[in-house]
Amino acid sequence: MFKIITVTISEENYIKVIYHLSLVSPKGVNTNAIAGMLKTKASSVTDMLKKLSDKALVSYQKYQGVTLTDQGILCAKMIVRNHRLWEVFLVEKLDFSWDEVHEIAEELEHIKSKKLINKLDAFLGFPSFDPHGDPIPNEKGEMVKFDKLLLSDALLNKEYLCVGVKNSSVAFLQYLDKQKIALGSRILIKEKESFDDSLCVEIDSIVLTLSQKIANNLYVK
Amino acid sequence: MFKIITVTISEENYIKVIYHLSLVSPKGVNTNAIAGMLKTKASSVTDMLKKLSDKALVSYQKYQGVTLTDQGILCAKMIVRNHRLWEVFLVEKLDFSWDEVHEIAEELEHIKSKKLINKLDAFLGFPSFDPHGDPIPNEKGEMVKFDKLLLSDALLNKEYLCVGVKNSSVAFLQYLDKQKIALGSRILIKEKESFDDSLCVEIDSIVLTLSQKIANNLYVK
DNA sequence: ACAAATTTTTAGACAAAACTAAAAAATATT
DNA sequence: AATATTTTTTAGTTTTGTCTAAAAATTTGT
Repeated sequence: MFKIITVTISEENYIKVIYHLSLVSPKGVNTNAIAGMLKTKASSVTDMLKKLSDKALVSYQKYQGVTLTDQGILCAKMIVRNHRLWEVFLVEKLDFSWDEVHEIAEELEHIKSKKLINKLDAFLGFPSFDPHGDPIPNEKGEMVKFDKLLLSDALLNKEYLCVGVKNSSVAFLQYLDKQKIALGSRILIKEKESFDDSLCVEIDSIVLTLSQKIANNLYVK
Repeated sequence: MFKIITVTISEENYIKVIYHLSLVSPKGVNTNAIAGMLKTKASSVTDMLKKLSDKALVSYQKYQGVTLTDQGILCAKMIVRNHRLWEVFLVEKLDFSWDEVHEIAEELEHIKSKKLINKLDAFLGFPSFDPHGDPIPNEKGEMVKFDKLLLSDALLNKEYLCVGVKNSSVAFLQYLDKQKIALGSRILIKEKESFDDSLCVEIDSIVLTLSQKIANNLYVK
């Protein structure tokens, strides 16, 4: 006997945040961490966790943090899939820049039609990555997991490929555009300055200096 | 001094329904009529009309029916614009059939980004009509208004062009597909049966009989 | 014109999702 | 181990949009 569970937009936003936080703290996500991400209060989070627990989307014991159930993980992956496919659409078809799409995709990700998202996927040619280099789950929730590392952890004098961003804030993405750094750029660390952890790098044959903060938010491989 | 008014999805749905009903009863729309369209109760409608009146989107006096203000009309037209542009996208780009798109467009029409909708418009080549033959307002709310009439009001032995549907229910649209009647089909009434008001018509050189109900829901010109 | 029927509004209640303030549990400090 | 701090939960409100039931206004019928 199956129960058809309906998930509200608000519930989806919680599920999505718990999913992303779980990747960092798989043992259980803190109430406060969720509240911080959703710009809400811890007490609101507690209320919602009870509701999501009733719907079997999370497993939750008071004071013990929360994890997603298998059903919750699938739900989260479908939201992420929607979000990233819409981002590809906005950039590739509607000619948005990569720093503009996140906000709009936050709304589009909640449109409820499996058929729509699968047709969109086909229309886009079944892309594997979104404009920020993040992998797109397929209809079953499967996604490629590839070995990327932060530029700040990369080795000297070895050529890497820029493959993604950790932080996708408008300011950071616009900075990258200004410096002509894009996904696919070749990048080589010529020098590490131990005083401030800044890097002297060569990107597509242009030499420039990147701060530690930049290096901490850029993925390479 | 401008006040930035934010409109919720629920408010948008009321505005849209009032807009459509206004085309039939421009003197003022009844509370019950709105309730019927939104599948809600008259008391809920009264509550909402007060709210919309406070926001200056409708002009409302109790017991007197409601009309949209200029601001309300513009708001309604933007929702209609969104709805119809998304319908074109779904049919032309994602290969949906015309009977499937209404429901999905009901959700997509509430995505709030002027830039998105204008870029979508450009991507689609600034279409003037949606897949059901309804005109699409431009960015300023202007739309072509062309002289169509119901097939039931058309004359004998005169060739018309099928240009739109009044009722866009799934059942009706699928019936039209089955009979190979599409927008742009040539249609000529060969005989009117006065007993049941059914019509003997020739459509793209195929002869068939259409009931009064069909003739009352098909626009020609 | 007046009674009957219909429509619309008011009043009071409820569910969802948020909030504040205070209590309880867990963690950290000395 | 006892205390202090932080985190989490509970309890009680608020807002939005809905509902039911009853009252008020309008329209209809004779």
